[in-house]
Amino acid sequence: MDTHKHALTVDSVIFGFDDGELKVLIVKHGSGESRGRWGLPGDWLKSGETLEQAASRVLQNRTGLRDIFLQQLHVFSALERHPGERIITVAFFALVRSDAHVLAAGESEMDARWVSVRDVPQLIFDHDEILQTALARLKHKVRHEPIGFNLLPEKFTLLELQKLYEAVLDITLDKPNFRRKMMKMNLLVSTNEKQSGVSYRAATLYRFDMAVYNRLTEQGFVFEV
Amino acid sequence: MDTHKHALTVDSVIFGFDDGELKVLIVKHGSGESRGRWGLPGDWLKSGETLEQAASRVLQNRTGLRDIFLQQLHVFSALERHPGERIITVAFFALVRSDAHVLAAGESEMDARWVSVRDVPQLIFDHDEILQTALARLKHKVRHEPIGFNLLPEKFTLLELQKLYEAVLDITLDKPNFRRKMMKMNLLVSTNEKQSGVSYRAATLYRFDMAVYNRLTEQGFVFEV
DNA sequence: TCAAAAGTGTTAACTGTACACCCATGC
DNA sequence: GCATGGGTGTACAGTTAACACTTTTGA
Repeated sequence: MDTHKHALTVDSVIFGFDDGELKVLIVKHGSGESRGRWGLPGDWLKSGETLEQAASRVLQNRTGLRDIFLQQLHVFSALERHPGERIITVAFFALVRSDAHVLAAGESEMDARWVSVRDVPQLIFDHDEILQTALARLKHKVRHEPIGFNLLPEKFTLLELQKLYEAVLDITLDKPNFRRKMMKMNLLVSTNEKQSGVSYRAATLYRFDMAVYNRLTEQGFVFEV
Repeated sequence: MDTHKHALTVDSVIFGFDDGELKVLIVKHGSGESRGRWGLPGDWLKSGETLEQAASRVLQNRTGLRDIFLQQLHVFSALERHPGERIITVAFFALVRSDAHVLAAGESEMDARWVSVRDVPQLIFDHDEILQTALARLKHKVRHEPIGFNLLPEKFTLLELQKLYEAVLDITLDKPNFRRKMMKMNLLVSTNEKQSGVSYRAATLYRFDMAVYNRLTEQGFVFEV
């Protein structure tokens, strides 16, 4: 046996935002010692694909989604992290829009489930640790990069954006100050559309302008909460 | 052959700070196609060790240093990143104190060399990309975490600290403002010692207080340049 | 008219930035 | 004295944070 070769998997922490709560996708494992217990979605790395391709494939199989925010998180290589065989896993974290919280065809509530991050059951192996690492990373990144927009639908109101930040960071924010701060960055463009179906004054719908963001960052702009 | 098994290496970007310049350790490869060309220090992952242990082992073999700041950077898994056999590498980045820029016994200038990041020769495989990724990560992290102190000797002057930031971030800073900002954080403690051997007024030597930093961060303190 | 959220205005405290300045030391 | 860096003072501009307030809408 080649001593330089190692069993490699990818596991993804897939975050969503719904009902004002940050959620994560967990799946039920169907084989081996961990049968019937909840864990993060993952699979073996195949020999003809990159890690990013493998994570992307798992994401598409589970949710039907493509072209999603997906980034490496950390590699977990503790010797005893997996019972029996030694397996190293490369963890990813993904952000999906709440209007796309579909599960792939064939997935039932029994197999896969969106759960609030405040209410995650115990997970297999070191998946709890992976989840905590992802949460910490998300909290940190959301303050310095406009990745939060990946959790919202295409068009959103300022309050929805604020609620997202409040849920992710577990804090409360001042509405007037939040909206001024966001507007001053010039990253939100009005769609000239209004909210509908609400029993109060309809808010303006905005969308995030990635092109403006890229232009600004080239000029040295830094995004801060 | 087991299709889930993959050849794995670790490669480290080891930064040092000397002569007011940010430097990186490169080594000459001694075998295979890449013989005689410069690259990042690395090795195979062995079956009985974690990735962190492997990176730490390489670091110790090359520099003789232990207990050094060492962190995962990114996994590089492009199919064609290594000629011939497919090899996946987990890149690390390390920060070492300038007063410890020794090379391990047996290393000569021919085998290993500290070079300014502004003056790095072309490296093998995708090592240029790994270095660029590490530089970007260092620039980002140094603003939000007090990792810069890992590049300085135990005792340092405020100007040395400022020069470090200037070199890493490639900017110039205002001396009075920089010192006030640093002092206000209460992370530096005076050693009651002065610089010696300088032909101008001797500066106070400070050291970074990790215990204070940990206490502050627990209270929600965030380090910003 | 009430509740809910959309939005605007105001102020005081705090921070960042620029730059003028004096101090100590060795040559 | 002069060059070099150590170290302090200050003042304006800009930002943050807290919160009072008016507006719009559907039920």
